[in-house]
Amino acid sequence: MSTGDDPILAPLNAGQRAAVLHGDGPALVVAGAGSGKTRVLSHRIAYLLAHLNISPFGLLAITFTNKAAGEMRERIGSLVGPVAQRMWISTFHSACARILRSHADVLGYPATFSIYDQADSRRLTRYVVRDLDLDPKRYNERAVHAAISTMKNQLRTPTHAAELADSPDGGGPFNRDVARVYSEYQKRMRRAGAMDFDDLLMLGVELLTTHGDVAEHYRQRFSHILVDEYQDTNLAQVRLIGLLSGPAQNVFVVGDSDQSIYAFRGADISNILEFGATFDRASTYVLEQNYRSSQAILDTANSVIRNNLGRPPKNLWTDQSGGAKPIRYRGTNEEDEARYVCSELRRLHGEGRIDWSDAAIFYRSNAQSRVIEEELVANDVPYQIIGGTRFYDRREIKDALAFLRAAVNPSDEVSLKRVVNLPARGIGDRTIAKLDDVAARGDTSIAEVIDGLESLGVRGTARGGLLQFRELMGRARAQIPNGPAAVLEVALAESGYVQALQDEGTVEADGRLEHLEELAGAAADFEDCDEFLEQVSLVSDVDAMTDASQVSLMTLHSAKGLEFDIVLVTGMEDGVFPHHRSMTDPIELEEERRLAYVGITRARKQLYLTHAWSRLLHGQTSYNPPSRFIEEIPPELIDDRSPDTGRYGSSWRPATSDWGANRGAGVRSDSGTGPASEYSQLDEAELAASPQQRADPARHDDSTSKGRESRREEARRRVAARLGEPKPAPKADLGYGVGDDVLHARFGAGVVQEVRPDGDDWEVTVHFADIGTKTLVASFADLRRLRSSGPAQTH
DNA sequence: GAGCACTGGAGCAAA
DNA sequence: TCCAGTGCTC
Repeated sequence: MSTGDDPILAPLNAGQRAAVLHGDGPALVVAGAGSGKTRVLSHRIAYLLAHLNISPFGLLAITFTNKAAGEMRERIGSLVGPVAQRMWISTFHSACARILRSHADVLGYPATFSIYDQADSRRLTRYVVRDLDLDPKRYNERAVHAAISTMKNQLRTPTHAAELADSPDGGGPFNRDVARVYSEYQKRMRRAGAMDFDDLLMLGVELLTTHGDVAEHYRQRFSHILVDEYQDTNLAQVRLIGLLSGPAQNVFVVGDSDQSIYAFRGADISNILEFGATFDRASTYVLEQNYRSSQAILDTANSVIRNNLGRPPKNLWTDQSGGAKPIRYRGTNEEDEARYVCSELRRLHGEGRIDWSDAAIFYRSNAQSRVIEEELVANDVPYQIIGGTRFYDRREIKDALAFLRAAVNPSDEVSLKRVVNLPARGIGDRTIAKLDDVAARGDTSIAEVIDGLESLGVRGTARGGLLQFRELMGRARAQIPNGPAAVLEVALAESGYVQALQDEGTVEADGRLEHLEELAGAAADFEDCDEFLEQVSLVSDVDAMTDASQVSLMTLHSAKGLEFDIVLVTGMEDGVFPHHRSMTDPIELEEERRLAYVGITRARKQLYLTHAWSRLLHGQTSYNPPSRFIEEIPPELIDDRSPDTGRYGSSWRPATSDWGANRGAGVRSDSGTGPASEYSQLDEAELAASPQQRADPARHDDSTSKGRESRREEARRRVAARLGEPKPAPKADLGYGVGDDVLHARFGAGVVQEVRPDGDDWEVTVHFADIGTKTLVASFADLRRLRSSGPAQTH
């Protein structure tokens, strides 16, 4: 076939083209990071439409986020024109929601079923635990709901779960109780006409398994199924693909086992590794040329990921040789790290080398974003946060949506309970409990109990409140034909919710009112309430991302599938990343490593890996060694810009090699701290300073001007005001305290973790670079303080 | 009995 | 930070 000027085939390399031209039957495209897998997917679709004349209605394309779906639709549109608008391109969850809306009745759900997010699901879990008289401490909703979620992802029904829990090796009473909660939870979900995220998949499978006619309908319809990010599918999703694909098995999947990072929500990496076993006669195409990153970045990525065992060999290469080495920086603490990140961004921007939108800052968990945010605010760097507390997680937004859901689906227990006393109208816990009780006995919903209120022994304020609420919801419901904006308007205005916020008159309340207006604006774009609710329930974090000129902040998980010129991965410390909960399990640790690989491979031109000597997280200061993932990168691949490089190594080990060789002698003179022998000298001036001053990291920075200094100080102050001033480390009478670097004659350098009084003496716990943590008696140990935690002093 | 203010505990990633 | 639980007041 001549491909010379075909816009669909011409831009592809040989490997990509082979995949796009794949014939019938299942195909797996193993696509390394940056190898153009989205391109293959969209060109494959364009090829099916334009060259093979497949109907756009015959295609089902699954992407990982709605944003990715929109982008793919656009790309296909540019290749084949407006037919792209009519294709099913969506996430698994959206596709299932759509199918289930049409057939919910056969499963005993209303077509207007509510979709519960995690918070709603946990709330219901809590109700169930309480109602089953289980100890809410032992059976905390978080853990119990996570267990239920896992079972659902493995397509385990409540009956199945109960049988398993009863079997001899079923895990004892705890699992039996969890199985009970699961069963009751599922009953309540059905009674509430609600599905959680896992239900969308599990009930989708159930629908297609138990109703052959429905399955046949979709099999007839979809001649081709295409799936992106296949390495992150779970059992339910693979089953869905199997059920939706007819005997032809035209299943075309794309993925990279090295980027599988969602095991915690049921994703199973073996789905991609054993694709051939699930779908016979599968063809495999391998894409190894990376078009995104420089050689320096790829080398870094490869040096990390090769530490994972049992991965299929892969040889990612690029013809963009060279490139800037990844930069490593170790901050004094998390604020110093944030300052560095911010100052680098300002420098690059100031030199005209980047637009703000070219850069992204990644972190392992959302809690890490705040410090960085403060610093960006203080320095007028525009940014957007992806994820974290999403717009739709805000209280007032959840309240408003609960009003809407309760109007659309009166059975919805969680939503109704949320708004029944909003704003306060005298309906307290006792009244709710009474309604609950009546509902449970009659196996009906609370809404129906309220409908029959007159026959109940509820009187006084509660009775009045319930009558008022019933009337309110009646009026709201009457607006459903007029669309979600109308329902929200009536519910929020006539309930007095808006009035209550206005009366409050605080800045915070004003903010909430603004959010509600924003929500009303979004709702006005929809005519159908269900459609609107589904939309807002299934938006992903990255869906909200804009391409405005802003630096993007997000978790490493959210970063999957994105790319930036400049990527800064922060918090590269053992215990933070890899997360401490993952460090003891080799399987989980490998997943963390894949997450590191994902982060690194997002960068096109310049990668930064930063970490901090000490970190205040969750109200606790910890001293984490540099991430093992950093240590896995050969030193010669990295440009270490840590202020005290060469002191005793990049980590807690004494420097054994001249790994700063690429920067030559500049390493030391840059830091401006003099030769190594001085490091062990006690700094009298510093000892004399107050703990407060000593704890002040701003002083440690030796490269800043006065102006920036004061801005930093300002930012630091505000952070401190919000967190409560960090407690200065107790100095005992030892000349060193928690957080200080100390030297032991035999054990070498270490960091003091804890100091406890021990009679007349002190017991000191020290983490040593070479031998790990030891607890010593101070008078025998003869520890000598090296310096305070942090780079050298400037005065 | 309902509603408020305060305290204490826990905290990973997300459709 | 957020959340739930608790004690106090009306």
